[in-house]
This record gives sequence, C-alpha cells and structure tokens, in this order.
Amino acid sequence: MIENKLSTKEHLLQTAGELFALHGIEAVSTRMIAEAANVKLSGIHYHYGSKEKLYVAALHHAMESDTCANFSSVIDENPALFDTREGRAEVIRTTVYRSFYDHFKGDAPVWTTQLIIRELVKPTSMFPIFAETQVKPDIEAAERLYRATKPGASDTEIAAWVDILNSQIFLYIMAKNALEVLRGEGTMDSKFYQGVARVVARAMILELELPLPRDLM
Amino acid sequence: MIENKLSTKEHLLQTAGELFALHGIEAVSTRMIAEAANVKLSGIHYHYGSKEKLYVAALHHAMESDTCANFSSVIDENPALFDTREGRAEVIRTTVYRSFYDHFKGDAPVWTTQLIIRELVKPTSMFPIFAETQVKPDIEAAERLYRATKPGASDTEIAAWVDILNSQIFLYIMAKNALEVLRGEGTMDSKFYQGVARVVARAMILELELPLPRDLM
DNA sequence: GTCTATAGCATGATAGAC
DNA sequence: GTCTATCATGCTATAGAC
Repeated sequence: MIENKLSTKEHLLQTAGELFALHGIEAVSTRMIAEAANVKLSGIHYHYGSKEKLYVAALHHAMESDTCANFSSVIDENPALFDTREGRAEVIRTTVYRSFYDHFKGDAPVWTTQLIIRELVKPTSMFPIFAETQVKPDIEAAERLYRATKPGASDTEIAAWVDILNSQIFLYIMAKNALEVLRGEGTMDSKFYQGVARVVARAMILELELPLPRDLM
Repeated sequence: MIENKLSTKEHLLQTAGELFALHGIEAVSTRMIAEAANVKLSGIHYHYGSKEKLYVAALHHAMESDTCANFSSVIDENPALFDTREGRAEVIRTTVYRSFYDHFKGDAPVWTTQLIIRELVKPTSMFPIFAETQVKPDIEAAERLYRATKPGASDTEIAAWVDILNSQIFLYIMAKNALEVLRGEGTMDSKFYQGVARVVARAMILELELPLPRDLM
C-alpha cells in the first residue's frame, strides 16, 4: 500500500496519540514513544520540540478529527423534530444511540476520542479550547431541548440530565479494563453498548416526561 | 488536642492517602509525601518498605473505612420495602440520595472514596478484593431489585441501569476540576449534588416503570 | 533529517551514624 | 526511630557528527 507511507512526523503523532490515550501523558515516556514508532529518541525533539508539544499536537489532531454525534449535531441535522414532543423524544433517542455507536464502534477503541476524554480528568492548557468548541454547543443544544419541554428547568436539573449520557460514556472509556474484569472478559462488546444505549435513551426520555418511541417500549 | 497526636506511621498513611487520591499514585513522589507529612524520606521506607506498599496500605485503610450507601446496604436496612412496587421505588430513591450525600458531603472531598474510585481507572493488584467485597454485593442487590419488577431483564440491561447512578458519581469525582471550569467555579456544591440526585432517582425509577414517590413528581 | 553520546535532573531505595 | 548522605536508574532534552 503506497498510502500507508506516513511521514516520520505523522507516524510519531499517531503512535504517541495512541499511547497517550491508552496510558495517560504522565505514564508514557519519550523512550516508549520512540521505540513504538521505531524512531530515534532525538527524532521526537527534532519534529516536535518537546514531549508536551507532541501531546498538544496529538490532542489538536484528535479534536479536529472528532465527529462524534451530540445533541447539537443531531438537532442541526433535522431542526423540525424540535417542534413536537414526539420529535424531541426522537432527538434524544438518536443522540444517545449515535453517541454510543460513535464512541465504541469497531474492535479497536478510537484513540482520538479517548485522548479528548482524558482532558476531563487532568485538564491541560488545551481544555478551554475543547470546552468552547465541543462541549458548550452540545450543552446549549441540550438546554434548549430540555426547556422546550420544561420551560422552568434549572441549570442543575439540565446538567444532571445531560450527564446521564455523558457520564456513562465517560465511565465506559475510562474504566473499561476494570469493568471487563468485573463483568467478564469480552462482555464489553458492541452488543453491550447497544443494550446500554436503549436503557439510557429510555431513562432520559422518561425523565423528561416525553412519549417513548415505539422501539423503546 | 491530645487526640490529634497520630503516630508517624498513621500520619504518613493519611497524608499519602490524600495525595494519592488527589493526583494518582504515579503523579505523587515519595519526596512529596515526606515533605507534606513533615517526615524524612527514609521514614517512608522504614515504616512501609516501599511506595507501592504504602499505597496498598492506604487503599486497604480506605476500603475498610468506606461506608457509602449502595443498593445492598439500603435493602438490608429495610427488607420489607422489597415487596411492593412503591417500596422498590423508595429503595431506589433512598439509595441514590444517600450515595450522592455520602460521596460529596462536607466541603472536603472524602479522600478514601476518591482513592477507591481511582482503582477503576488503573486497577492494581488490590482491585479483585475491592470488586469482591464492595462491588459484587451492590450489583447482586440491584439485580434482585430489577428482576423483582422485570423478571426477564438481561444482565446488560441491569448493568446499564445501575451504571446510571455509578457513572454519574464516577464522573463527578474524576472530572470535578474540569466540570467546575465548564460550569463555573463553586457550582459543584452540595445543592448541585442534591439536584442531581433528584434527576437520577427520577430517571432510574421511571426507566424501571415504577411509581414515582410524591416528592419526585 | 537522522544518528550517537551525554548533560542535567528527579525518582525510589538503601547504608550507616546516632 | 530518625537523621544525613548516597546509589542506581530513568527521565526530558540537547550537542554535534554525518
């Protein structure tokens, strides 16, 4: 494959990104990255200057290539759904199902989303950018959706409601290993996440007192 | 205060436990611990042998002194509630409210529970003990509760349902700093957690199609 | 751009006096 | 039990030949 020939710099970014996502920035040494990428240690500093700049570059790349669904993107796709109670329930169902699918599709976990999620545990200087471009639009869309049904809802109420979805994705990404030990090896498969999406969608729709779509009854 | 005079060994355990809970084991050096505890570096190795053994001792202490409510403890306290639909809804409400209260009470976050939660992200050799003594009883109690209402429920369905509660606690402990940046400094207070408990309890009760207690309507 | 060599520092752990 | 060294190792980063 001719396309497989990444430049040394791109190759380093990919390799480092995977390692950072898997173990966290502090647990990954430049020597580990160099060995995994089959590049000499000094190559990292030649191409990126420092370990931290390499991390920033990897996170930047991850944020740019992230296309996971959220309330904002689903509503933008079909704004008319917003106008009826049935439509808003459908928005919730679609957002939940697509979120789980996008985060956990395929056998290999997507390192780009893992890396982004890690910013929540130990925010770096990049976190404000992530918050502004990715998180804020999602939260604002969810607020509009919630208040379209319950106009007097408080910020706390809405935050807690959105976090039903976000926290579960966060848990399954951050604690995947432990949960597999707990519930059995190989149990965290795509069928599991599909079942989870169903329960989460039901819970969020019912909490907002919207009508359940037929396939969730 | 005479009672305040902990032995050097106990004092080290407390100090190290707080630091491990706050920053994670890898980000805390033995020198940091020694300085914070006002003990010489060699004292750590004299009393505990190694950094890892100190961590194990701190985690062991945390697990022993953990008394956070869960489905198992709430049901044991009043088994009669199990028999009616209204009672089971009450069990859920109580478990959710107490869980949030126990994990986030007071101004100072409880380092013992934080330390335990961290085992989920990077499980150590202690994790199987934690899973067996703390997690399994809770999960089994939740399974009985769920199947008492929906006898044909799958393991996945129940796991997803229990994780509505567990994941939210996990998120608020692991990502507290980031969420405060996102939602405003000082917004993650006890009033916030109370509001969250209400939403989570409503969602879990409604998802299981049980009747809402009056104060959650 | 890629290599070898090494500087400069922080880490976990130990030895031995008191 | 507590102190002051000190060791061995691994880390990030740099210098300079090719």
